[in-house]
Amino acid sequence: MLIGELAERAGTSARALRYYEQHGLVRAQRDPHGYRRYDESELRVVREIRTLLAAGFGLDDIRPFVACLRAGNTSGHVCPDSVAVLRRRLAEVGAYLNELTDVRERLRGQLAEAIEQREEQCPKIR
Amino acid sequence: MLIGELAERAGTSARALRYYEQHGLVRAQRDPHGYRRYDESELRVVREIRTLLAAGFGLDDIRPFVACLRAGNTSGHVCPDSVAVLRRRLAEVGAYLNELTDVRERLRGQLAEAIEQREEQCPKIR
DNA sequence: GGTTGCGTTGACGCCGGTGTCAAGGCATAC
DNA sequence: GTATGCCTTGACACCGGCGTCAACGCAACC
Repeated sequence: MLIGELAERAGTSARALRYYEQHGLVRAQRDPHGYRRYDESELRVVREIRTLLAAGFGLDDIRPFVACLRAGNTSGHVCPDSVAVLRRRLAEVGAYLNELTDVRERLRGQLAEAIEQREEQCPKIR
Repeated sequence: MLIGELAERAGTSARALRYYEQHGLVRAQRDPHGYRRYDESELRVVREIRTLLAAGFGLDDIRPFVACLRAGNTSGHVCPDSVAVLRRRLAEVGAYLNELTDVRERLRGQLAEAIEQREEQCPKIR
């Protein structure tokens, strides 16, 4: 499988795949022309990467998941290192959720206040 | 008031203040030496900027709030333009909260699965 | 006259995952 | 031969809110 095919099948770009390789996440053989050749198993790896990126992990965080997959596990998140990252990210997401919730409440308050004030200026139009 | 004093009183840096000015948010007079001179009212402006930045607004979004303050309002969020931005940001925050919540649930699921699988491998140690 | 301390402008760095362009190689099909 | 289409490496651009450094000016104090 060439890089273009892998990219399309994984729903990403050749550029991204080279970037992942550069950061030690994806592996490729080279054919006589210097083209990257991927076997089927890399498709799972790339999909794992994409899923985790979408969940807000950075490439460094994703490394243990890929290693876990390569070690023969059916999913990348069952190994101790992955679990540690998972826990950390879960805590981060939780904290950020709390922050965002606070922000939302403040925004709601300001919006309500603004509307209230406008009604004071134009009272009883009915 | 010089830039250093304003920065300290507003809890930010001189660099940031110059940046805000460059983007049309903060205004300064110049004294004979070319130093920026701020009057007291700029302190409120800068504090408004900081608060909104902390709530995830970009500098462009903050502009109407500053204009609202300059127009003599006691708070920056009571003007129509500010309210529009407020609504938009509120929607964004809501959407992001939903996304993050989904992410959290998936992470929780994976964590639970990983722990479950580990127990299968080391059953009944007691 | 020198040090210290405030200010000035300009410009590069950062973070992270890409898009995109340049300049090239090799192959297949016409 | 040449047009097309895959691939290669390398490098710059992006976003946004600054940090930070350079090189400088002016003032006050010793």
